[in-house]
Amino acid sequence: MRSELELTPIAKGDAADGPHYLALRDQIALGIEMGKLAPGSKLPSERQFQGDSGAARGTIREALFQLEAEGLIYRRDRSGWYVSPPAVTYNPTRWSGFMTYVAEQGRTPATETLSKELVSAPPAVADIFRTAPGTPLYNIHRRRSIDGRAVLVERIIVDPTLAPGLVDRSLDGSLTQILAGDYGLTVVRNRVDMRPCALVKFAADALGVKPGTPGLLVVRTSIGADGRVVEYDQEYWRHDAIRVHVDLDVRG
Amino acid sequence: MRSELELTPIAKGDAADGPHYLALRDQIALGIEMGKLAPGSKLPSERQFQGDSGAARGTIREALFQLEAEGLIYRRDRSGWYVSPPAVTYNPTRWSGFMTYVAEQGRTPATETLSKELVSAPPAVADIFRTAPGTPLYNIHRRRSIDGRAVLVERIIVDPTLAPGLVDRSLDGSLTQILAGDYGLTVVRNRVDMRPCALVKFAADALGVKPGTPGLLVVRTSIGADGRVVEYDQEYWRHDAIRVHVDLDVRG
DNA sequence: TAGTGGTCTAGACCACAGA
DNA sequence: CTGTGGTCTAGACCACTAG
Repeated sequence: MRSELELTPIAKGDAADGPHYLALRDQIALGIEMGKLAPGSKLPSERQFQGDSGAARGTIREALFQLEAEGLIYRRDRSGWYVSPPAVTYNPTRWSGFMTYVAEQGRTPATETLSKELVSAPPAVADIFRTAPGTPLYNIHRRRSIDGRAVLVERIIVDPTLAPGLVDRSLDGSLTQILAGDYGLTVVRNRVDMRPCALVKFAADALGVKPGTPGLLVVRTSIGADGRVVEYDQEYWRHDAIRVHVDLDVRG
Repeated sequence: MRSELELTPIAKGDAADGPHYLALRDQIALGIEMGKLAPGSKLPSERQFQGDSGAARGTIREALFQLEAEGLIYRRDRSGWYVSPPAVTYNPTRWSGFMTYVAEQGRTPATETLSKELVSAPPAVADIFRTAPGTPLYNIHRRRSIDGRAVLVERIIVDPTLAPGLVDRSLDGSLTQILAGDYGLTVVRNRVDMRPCALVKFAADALGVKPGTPGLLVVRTSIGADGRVVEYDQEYWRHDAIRVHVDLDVRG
């Protein structure tokens, strides 16, 4: 399969351009920006690049890692490198769920429940729910995709006394709507923590990426009118899939 | 210099532990968590690790990159690898500046002005300020540190008609306070955008890191009472230095 | 089964930090 | 100056994907 991407073989004395891997990066990035490579399309193989550029495979990979860190490309394990689709914008100030805001941005969201069970609260979690360690809590694992590409895996914890029988329902849609509509749980306060991270094993496996791939951890704590925690949610995002936007009035 | 970190030489048939570089990662991470390596302290050199573990230098480096991506360690160019200090928490809902919130967290902030000048607004920037391209605007570059370690470089744009003579002052402190105190510019709305990124050349150079090092881009747009943009600020953070916390009342 | 990326080795030379 | 990380080569074998 010939790629439409043209690579200039590496010159000899090219110190002016900086390291080879950055020159390579620039060529590939240019190809993406010029639209020669559409989002979602596959890049030539590493060995293909090797032949075209004359660089060693390690150097090629360094260029690809660079582009991956920038969010321009991603990989599917042992399948190949692909051009990243645009990121979606997540706005924690708006109380609309994933299914809604992804659709609003013209993309197709999907949710898949990986597991749901009743577990005993470990001390750290019990603390968040202001209950005793060992208290039974719902623990839900879900994977969410945009346009068929898995972008996040999440672990949700809900207090069963607030939403009895929750795990007997289908959770492949909007949990927000279920909690609000079926249980009358309205959220008055939303706490969100975000930090760049490396995807830990369980998240990496669920997303089909290499452990250590850069990611973004978003932790949401939703608090109801009575001050109780309605939902505690840890979301591990692919770093190239999300953009966070906060818009707020300044008080004090 | 002997390190206090003990490494187990890599066994032969150790497929059970996964790849060598992850086993190595685990050993080093353990050393950090156990407190054998304090924040800010230097790790053994790559060649030192090589001798201790028996792995090739490339494998060693892979383990180190992994830890870097996780935010546990960072490097100083051609100097060595160091244990990362804890991250500070940034709360965009509170209108307090860097100098304030860093100090509140028991750390020592510092600001350094790299450049300040009057420039012509490029189209994209003019659009944000709702003015014509070519309009003169203040362009300020600053570098900010925590406990002596550079953690972010920022580019701030301010409309000189709102803050005449701004660049004639010392900007090594809180710009927030200057704009509010000396110019009476109060902010009623704050827009914040965040996304993981790779540090581009100018930011990488200013922070003394390799281009492509993972980072977090925070873009803040502060809007005054009259609806005009008071300050437009792009902050490039080291990814291991920041944590974002948003706490808000849900409306609508 | 053929091709892909994932891991690993064992070298080499360079630019730069720091004493 | 010495030691550090930064870059690069030219191989090798493996685990897995996908046709």
